[in-house]
Amino acid sequence: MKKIVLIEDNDDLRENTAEILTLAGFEVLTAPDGKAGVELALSQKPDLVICDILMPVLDGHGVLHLLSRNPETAAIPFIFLTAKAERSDFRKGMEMGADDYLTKPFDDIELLNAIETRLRKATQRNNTGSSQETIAELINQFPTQEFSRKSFVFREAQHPKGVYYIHSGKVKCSQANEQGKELITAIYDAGEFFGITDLLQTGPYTTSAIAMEKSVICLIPTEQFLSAIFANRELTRQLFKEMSGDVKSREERLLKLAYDSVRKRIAQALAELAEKTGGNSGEPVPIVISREDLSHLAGTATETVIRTLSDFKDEGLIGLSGSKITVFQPEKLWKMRN
Amino acid sequence: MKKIVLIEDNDDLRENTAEILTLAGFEVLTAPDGKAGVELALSQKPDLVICDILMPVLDGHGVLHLLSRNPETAAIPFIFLTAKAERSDFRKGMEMGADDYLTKPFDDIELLNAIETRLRKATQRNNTGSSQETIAELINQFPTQEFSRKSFVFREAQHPKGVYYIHSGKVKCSQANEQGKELITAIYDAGEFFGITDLLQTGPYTTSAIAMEKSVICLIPTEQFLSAIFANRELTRQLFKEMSGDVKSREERLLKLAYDSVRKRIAQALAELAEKTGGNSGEPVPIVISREDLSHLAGTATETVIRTLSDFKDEGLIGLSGSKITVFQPEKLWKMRN
DNA sequence: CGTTATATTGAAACATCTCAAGGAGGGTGG
DNA sequence: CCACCCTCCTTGAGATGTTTCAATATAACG
Repeated sequence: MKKIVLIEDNDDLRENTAEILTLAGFEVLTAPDGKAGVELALSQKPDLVICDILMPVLDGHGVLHLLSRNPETAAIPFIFLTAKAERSDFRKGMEMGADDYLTKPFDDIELLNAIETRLRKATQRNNTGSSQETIAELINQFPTQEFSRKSFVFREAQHPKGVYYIHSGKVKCSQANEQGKELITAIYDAGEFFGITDLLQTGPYTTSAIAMEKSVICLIPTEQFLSAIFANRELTRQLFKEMSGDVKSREERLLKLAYDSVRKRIAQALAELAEKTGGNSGEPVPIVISREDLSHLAGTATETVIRTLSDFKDEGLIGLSGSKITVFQPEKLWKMRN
Repeated sequence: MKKIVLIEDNDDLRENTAEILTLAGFEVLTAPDGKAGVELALSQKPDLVICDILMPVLDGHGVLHLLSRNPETAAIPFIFLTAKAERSDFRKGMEMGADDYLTKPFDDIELLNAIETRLRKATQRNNTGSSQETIAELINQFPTQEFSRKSFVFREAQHPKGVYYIHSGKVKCSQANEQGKELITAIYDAGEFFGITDLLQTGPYTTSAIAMEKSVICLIPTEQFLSAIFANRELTRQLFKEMSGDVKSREERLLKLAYDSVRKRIAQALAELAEKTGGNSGEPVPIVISREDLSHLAGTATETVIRTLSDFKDEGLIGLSGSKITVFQPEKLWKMRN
C-alpha cells in the first residue's frame, strides 16, 4: 500500500482530503504544519508528499526545500496544493522542484489523477518493468549460438564482449597455472549467466569457458547488460547477492583446498554435483562427469580421483559404470571425515 | 554538455528558442513536428525534451505518450511549451506525465529555470551527490570503536548488523574448518570496507574478523548502507567492480592452493603483503606478520612457513629479524618456480 | 626479570603425485 | 561384423613434499 504524507493547515480540508485518499486505498499520514510535515516525511519515507503553500511555522516552499536537500527524501514526488493560482506562484513552485501544482478548488478526480501520475512516474524510474520480464526480454533479444561438447565459449586472454547466458547445456569455467594444470572454478547450467566477473574487471579473460555438452548460448553485449543492470534496481540487488554468493562459495573451497584431504574434497565435489543435478530428493542421483574434470574440480590428480572413487564404491556410497557416477548417499559424502 | 530536444512547429519560435538554449550552453536538437521529434528523441536519448502541444502530424500529447511507453526514454524530463493556458489543458498535460508546463508567452528566464530545475532533479535521482562525498558522509555519520590487537570485530555465527569501515588499523578475516584449522581469506587496511559479502547473503557470518593491530573501526548499519548503494549509481559501479575483483582474487588463490608448492604459495603471500604495504617502489619493504598468520594465509603449517622463510633468507630474497620480515626482491618472489 | 608467546630445528609418518603400463568401452571404416 | 583406433579408466610402485610431534631457543611483554 502506497504511503502519502499530507501537509495542510486547514483542518476541514486536511480531514476531507485524507478521507478521499484513504478511500482510494492509500495509507495517509497528515500534518497540520510544515515543521511537523517535514518530520513526518523524514521518519516515514512516504511514496508521495502533498503540501499546502501558505502555512504557519514553516511554509510549503520551506518544506520542499528541506526535503529536497535530504538525499533520503529528495526523490519522493512532491505535489503542491494551494490557493495561490497566479502564474508567478505556479512558476515559483515548479522551479523549486515540485512535481505538480494543484490549485484550489480542485475536484477529487484531479487530485487522484495527479497522484497516480506521479506515483507511476516514480515507479517507472526505479524499475523499468519487473525483473523477470527484463531478463527474459534481454536474453531473447540476442541471437543464440550452438557450442559442441569440448568447444571453447571463450578463452583466457581474449577480451570480453559481454555476458553469456545458457539457454541449454552446461559450461565449465577453468583456469590453468603455468604448468598447465587446470582448476575448474565454476560449472554453470541452463538458465545461468556467466562471464560477469571478467566483464566488470578491466582487461582480458583470466578464465576459459568450455561447453561440457552440446549447449545453446547467447551473448549479451556489455553495453546492454550494464544499462539493464542500472535501469533495474531489482536486477542490481539480485546480481549483488549472486556475486557475494560467488565470493562465499570460493572462500569455502579455499578452506577445503587448504586443509582437507583429497578424499574429503572429492566427496564434497560429488555431493555438490549431485545437489545441482538432482536436488535433495533423497533418490540416487546419476552424474556424468569425466574423472579428469572431477580431478580439476577437486584440485587433485586424475589417478587419485579414480582410487578414491573406487574406495567410495567399496563403501557403498556411490555406484560406478564408466563415466557415470551414481550418488547413493549424498549426506554421507557431505559429512565425510578426513 | 546536456542535450535537449526541442519540438515546435512554429519556425520563428523554434529558431529563437534554440538560439537561447544554445547560448545557455546546451546542445540543442530541433524537430518541426511530433513524428520527427519522437524519432530524434529515440535515437539521441537527450537529457530533456521540450515540446509544443498543438502541432501537425503528431501532437505533443502523442509525443509524450510514445516517449513514456519506451523504457529508454520514459525517464527523460519532459516539458510542455504551449499557448493552451486553460486550467484543464494544464491538468491534462500534467496527468499525462509531463514534468513541467510552460505557457506562451514565456520569458527566457522562466524557460531556463524550468530546464535547470528538471535537469537537477533528474541528476539527483540517479546520483545523490558525488561518490566520494557520499562515502565520506556515510562513514562520518557513525560512531567509531577501538579494537585492540587480537580482538574480534565479529565472530563466525553472529548475525551481521552492517558493514564495517576501517579508519585506522588492519583486520584479518578468517574461516576455520572442523578441525579448527584457520585460513585467512582477506586482509583489510585503513580506508577499506569489510563484511559486505556476509551482509548481502542471508544468515550469520561464516567468517570471523580479528584486528591485527590496534584499529579504529565504525559500523554502518545495513539499512543505511544499502540505501546509500542504491541511491548512488557510481557507488553501485564501484561495489560491483570490487566484488568481481574479490571473486577473481579468490579464484587465483584457489588455483595456487590446488597446484602450487608451499614454497610458491608463501612467496606469493609475501609478495602480496609487500605490495599492499609498500607499493611498487623497488625499496625493501618491512612486513610485520606472525609466522602463524602467514601460515594461515598460505594454507600450510607454521613450521613449514619457518623452514621456507629461512630458505628465502639463505637465497637473499628476504631478511629476518623476529616477527619482522623484510622483502628485498618482490619480483623474484612473484616469479618463484616450484 | 620472570613469564608467556612466538620462533626454530630435527626426524619420522603420511598423503598425494608421478610415471608407466595395461584394460575397457564406444565409435568408425573396411 | 570385426578389427582398429582413440579416449577414458584402472592399477601398481616408487618418489616427493608436507605435516606432525616433540624438544629447544629466542623474542616480547608487563
